[in-house]
Amino acid sequence: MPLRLYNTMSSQVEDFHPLHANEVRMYACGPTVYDYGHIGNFRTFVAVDLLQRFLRQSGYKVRYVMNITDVDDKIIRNAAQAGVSVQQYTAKYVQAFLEDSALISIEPPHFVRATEHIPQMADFVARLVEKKIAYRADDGSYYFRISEFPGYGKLSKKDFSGILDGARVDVDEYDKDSARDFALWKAPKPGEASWQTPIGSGRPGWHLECSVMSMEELGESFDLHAGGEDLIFPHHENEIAQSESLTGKTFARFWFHARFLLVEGEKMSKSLGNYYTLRDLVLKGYKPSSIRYLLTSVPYRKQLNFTFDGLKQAAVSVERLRNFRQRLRSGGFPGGSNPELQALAAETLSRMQAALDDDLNTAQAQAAIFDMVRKVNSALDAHAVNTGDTAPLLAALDRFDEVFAVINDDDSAKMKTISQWALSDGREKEISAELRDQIQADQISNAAIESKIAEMEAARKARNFAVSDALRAELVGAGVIIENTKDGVRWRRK
RNA sequence: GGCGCGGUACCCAAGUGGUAAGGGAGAGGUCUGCAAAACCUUUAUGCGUCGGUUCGAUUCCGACCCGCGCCUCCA
Repeated sequence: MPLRLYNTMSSQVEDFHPLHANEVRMYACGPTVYDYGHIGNFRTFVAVDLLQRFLRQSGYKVRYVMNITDVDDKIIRNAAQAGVSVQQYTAKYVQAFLEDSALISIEPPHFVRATEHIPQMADFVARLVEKKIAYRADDGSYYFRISEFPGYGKLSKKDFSGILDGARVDVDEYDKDSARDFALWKAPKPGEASWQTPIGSGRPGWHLECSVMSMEELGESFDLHAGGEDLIFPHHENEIAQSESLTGKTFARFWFHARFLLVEGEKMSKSLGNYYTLRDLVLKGYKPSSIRYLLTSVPYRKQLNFTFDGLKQAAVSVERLRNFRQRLRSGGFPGGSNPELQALAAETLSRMQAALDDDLNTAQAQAAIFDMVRKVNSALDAHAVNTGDTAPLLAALDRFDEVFAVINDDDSAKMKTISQWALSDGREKEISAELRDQIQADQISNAAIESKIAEMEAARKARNFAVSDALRAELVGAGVIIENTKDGVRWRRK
């Protein structure tokens, strides 16, 4: 079964085959760097990351490009207000975006920046003008004449035929031939940042950036273009119009859009007070792995209701997977192998693959791994697991984590980084007790833990439970979780 | 108004024309000195409402109710 993906262009789930045999070329619209990214932004970026990981797991080489929009109206305005250059203003947020992406285990795509492709953008406009598809307005701005692109509206399923015929409202105000024509290039207003180019001075329009950079990196036709659902119109519609009217070729073959999330049942907005950045959540003490798990647990085309309760549930689910892996790794199993478990591992792999092949049904992939976890835990309790079984079972777990990326525990190190950032950024008041508690587990060394446990075990052997309980309480207080099993003590950091 | 998505147990959520995955939470139990972890049992005669098609619908069709998204700020 090949991968099947929903394509916004056809409004259908289609078989996905890349243009080039084993290579997928994909592009995602990245952040506009004027602020810290919020969890809604990251739902989209995590969804695309998951797609990219699954494509690679399926054997494709992936060329994944993401733009960083480091010039736009808001950036220019904010930079001017702050009295710094556009570059100075955006540097902080570019860095924050890279850190946040790493925080939530997004594998870095190849990043391209708008401000590093200005000459190519000007050239793109010049070629559109040559073809009479774009025109220069009196103020030096350039617009795209949508009446020149018959397919306009094909992605967003909008019909512009009525509007194109003589609807000239607002034309004077915008200096455009038609109200629907969109800006390719904006002439500078006094005091605004601008670039000198052969088509005049000014700055690129947002839509232009993505067309130019994606085609430069991936070719005139490439496999997949991704973004949040809000970008369907006008952003992606305009990209298609510009690109296809210039090249005469299909721009992107698949259009992948992630649905918006809700926060506590409502649209996230600053005015509702339910607007959260990744850093806000970590400061409250939530683990990055919990956030990633929650974001991936609902398939990308469904509305996801992001709640604190859900975040807590996600943390428990991740913990269960981590405990399971530790249990399998702890060894001490009898030789040989159990055919049922061998079959279970194989079945789990194929169930996960089938689920993700089906338009990235992450919920079903998770169900498959949890079925395996429960059955194997049962077998472990019954001493029915043999040495030869652990490798295939652990391989299935690894396969899951190649895509979901939540089992490997680097939470406390990441949380420590956020806590240090808060200190250096004057936000130490926002560091919650929960966060302090979480990062405390990193304070004590492995050797110290092992020695305490040895003491504890000696006391337990002597049936001196008062002493052993006190030692355990001490370790728990230091953020170390202790489990006494028949086969000895297992421990891990909180 | 135009276009589109969704309403499944206490919470999150998958799914199918033939009788409801998975996770969390709750209850009971097993194991254990205790705790933790793990396992077992249990929690929707019912999948927004009302009709229709069908031997049979949560799944198809229609109407209605509710929630949400886009319609040039927005992931």
